[in-house]
Amino acid sequence: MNKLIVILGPTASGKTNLSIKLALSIAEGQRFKKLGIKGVEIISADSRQIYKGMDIGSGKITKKEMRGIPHHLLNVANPKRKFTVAQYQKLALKVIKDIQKRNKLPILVGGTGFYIQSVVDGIIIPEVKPDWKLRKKLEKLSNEELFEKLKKLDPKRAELIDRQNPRRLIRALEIVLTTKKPVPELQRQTSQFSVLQIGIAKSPIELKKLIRKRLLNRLRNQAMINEVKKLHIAGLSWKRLEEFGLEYRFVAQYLSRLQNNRGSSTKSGQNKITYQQMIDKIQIESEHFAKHQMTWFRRHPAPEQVRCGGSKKINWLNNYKKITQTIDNFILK
RNA sequence: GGGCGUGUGGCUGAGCAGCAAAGGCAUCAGACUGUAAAUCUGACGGGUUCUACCCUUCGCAGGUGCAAGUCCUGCCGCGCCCA
Repeated sequence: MNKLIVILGPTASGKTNLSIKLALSIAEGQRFKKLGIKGVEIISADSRQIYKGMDIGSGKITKKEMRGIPHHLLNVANPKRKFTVAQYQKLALKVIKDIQKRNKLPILVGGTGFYIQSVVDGIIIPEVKPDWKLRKKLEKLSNEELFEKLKKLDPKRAELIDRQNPRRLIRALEIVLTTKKPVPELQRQTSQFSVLQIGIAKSPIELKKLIRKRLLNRLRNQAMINEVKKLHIAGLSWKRLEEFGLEYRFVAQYLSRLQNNRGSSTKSGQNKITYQQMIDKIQIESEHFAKHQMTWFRRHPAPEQVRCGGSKKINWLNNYKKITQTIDNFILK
């Protein structure tokens, strides 16, 4: 059996809840047992839940909420270090295959489109590890300089690249400079799995409300604040915390302000905000994030993937019954 | 009542007499080959024959100028100070 179910959707759409509900119902379903499915395991596809210590802000499921369903790829990375898609892809593929080998059904749950794509589409990521020294050097160059450099070394890649995005330019150069070869054309490994993708459909208005509710909940009893404080004390700089975005970014901005105010001289250059500004920022940025996620999902899988694979398109559904029916059809087929 | 100041697009905020009017925010759309909650882009007064043209805008009403958001007068709203 090489079936894989994917549950995806924008932030606050209720992926975690749904996944547990589904997992329990599948695990207990007699019909599935007859097919030899011995259970369900969940793999997270979330670029923040992957890190240890980032729980509340990332909306990580608790042990209790798991209801005995095994979960993978939570807390496997140290937030001090940068974790990347390529690492995720390797881990995820391994775990999924392992689950399948044990005759269990893997459910991939998350909102990080790129991570999901890396396993569903099986994109082949160039085997060039980030070279932070090189990157630091390249970061000093302007976009134009980076682009000219790339154009000279790999005109083909230069043609398609976003010439205003330093991160893309630097990575392309990194590949070219370390392999001495042009950036390989994007390839996908053809279907390793039989995939069913389910997207949780929510209107923007619903989503806004859900985000609001969730945010207030996270802030209750200082929970969110304490988590970020703890991370900072554990050695994560404010700058590093800002990189994580949303809750982590704005709570860090808020906290660093408090810290600076205590000292007589205020350090300049840091973003500093009040508690209310923090709340507003997290809210609005989360809404942006949800939209951003939807833009990604809208074009994944790419049309040519749908054409040849057929099964990879995302089924956008909004009620539980339809979802279970779709899953039944997929599994029993 | 007197003095000073202020009124700009959904908000904020620039604006030299030649601007459909900087920037920021919000909004909308999009990119995405090892940071993806990251990083980056475009549109954003209205209309069309849309690399160009037309129309309507800068509290309101007049005035001066070839030309006014930009100068002058009056009115209205807001702010601070004196009373």
